[in-house]
Amino acid sequence: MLSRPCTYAVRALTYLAMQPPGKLTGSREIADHEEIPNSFLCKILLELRRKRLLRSYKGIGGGYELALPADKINLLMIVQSIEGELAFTECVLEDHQCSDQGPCALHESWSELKIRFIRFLETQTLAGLAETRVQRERTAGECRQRPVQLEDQSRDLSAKPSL
Amino acid sequence: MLSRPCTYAVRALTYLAMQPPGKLTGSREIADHEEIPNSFLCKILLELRRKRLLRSYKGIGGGYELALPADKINLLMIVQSIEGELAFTECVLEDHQCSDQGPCALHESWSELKIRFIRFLETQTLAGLAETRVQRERTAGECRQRPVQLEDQSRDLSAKPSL
DNA sequence: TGACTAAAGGATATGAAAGTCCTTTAGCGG
DNA sequence: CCGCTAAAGGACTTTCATATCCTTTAGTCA
Repeated sequence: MLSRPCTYAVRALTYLAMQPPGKLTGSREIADHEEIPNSFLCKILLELRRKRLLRSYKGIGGGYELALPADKINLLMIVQSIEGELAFTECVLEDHQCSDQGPCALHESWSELKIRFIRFLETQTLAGLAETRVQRERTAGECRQRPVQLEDQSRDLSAKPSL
Repeated sequence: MLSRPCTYAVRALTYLAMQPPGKLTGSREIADHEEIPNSFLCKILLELRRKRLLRSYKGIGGGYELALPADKINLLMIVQSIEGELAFTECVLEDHQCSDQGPCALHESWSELKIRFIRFLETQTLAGLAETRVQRERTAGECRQRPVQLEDQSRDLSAKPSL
């Protein structure tokens, strides 16, 4: 449905949205928790930074943080950051002649569905995703060993560098 | 949205649905009209035959024909013939833990959208697609040179082999 | 300043999807 | 039976998304 880099981006940003405000998080930590290859993740984070969804900081205590409040970032923004603005422009049948003027046989009904999908992506914010995940992991923690993030969160909590 | 083989399958079957009933059409003719690499198309047609959407005939005058009436074949059948029955099972975020029991953060809202998409594919039949295309090409033909298919259709019309 | 850390960036490798090529099989017609 | 045709099938190549590796850049801290 979404490309691999896209889902990585969503997962990474959701993880960032779950961190305490002001905290910086390194790519390594994100990669470990979200099970994303780190070097690949770096390129995705770089792209998200270029699209102004992230800020990054080099050096000791450096890392990434959201450039906007989590409730101001929705999935459509993320997808378009990664896939480009032209995402969702092609039609189902990839008909080369397909446009709103000379559409393929599925054009109208497909367009309606496509718009629904875009609306769906727009309504899903990082804040919402993070909230859902925090709840899920809390209830999961009750019957499992114990959540893993707590350790890492507390370890890095002191690292709060300047801009 | 759909994989390349899938869109080729839909286009090829739609082309077959536009042919006069009982006529056999060779892969070459389909490939030329739909601008699909012929040897690649052959593999797709073979797969569609195995899934009983097509019948094929070898030798002179041979070719392919729909195994069912065009209004009995919908897009979902075609997609699942090519992609397998497991199509549309993964969730948006490809979360490995994602299931109806321990779902990812998007699971519910996504499921609803996915069902809509499947319904959409179910409602679109080859008969409908063919009808739309015939109409489109008729109106397009009025202001262009002339439709190309007529030649090839009349040429092969005599070839009506046995089962 | 020097040692260390983490992001940035380029160059390269891998694997799956897409596409090509060539041979085999089956059916038709003379 | 022979030659033609068209589908079936296997092996191979190409292309692209994904992933890895390694070097460079920029920052912190002592």
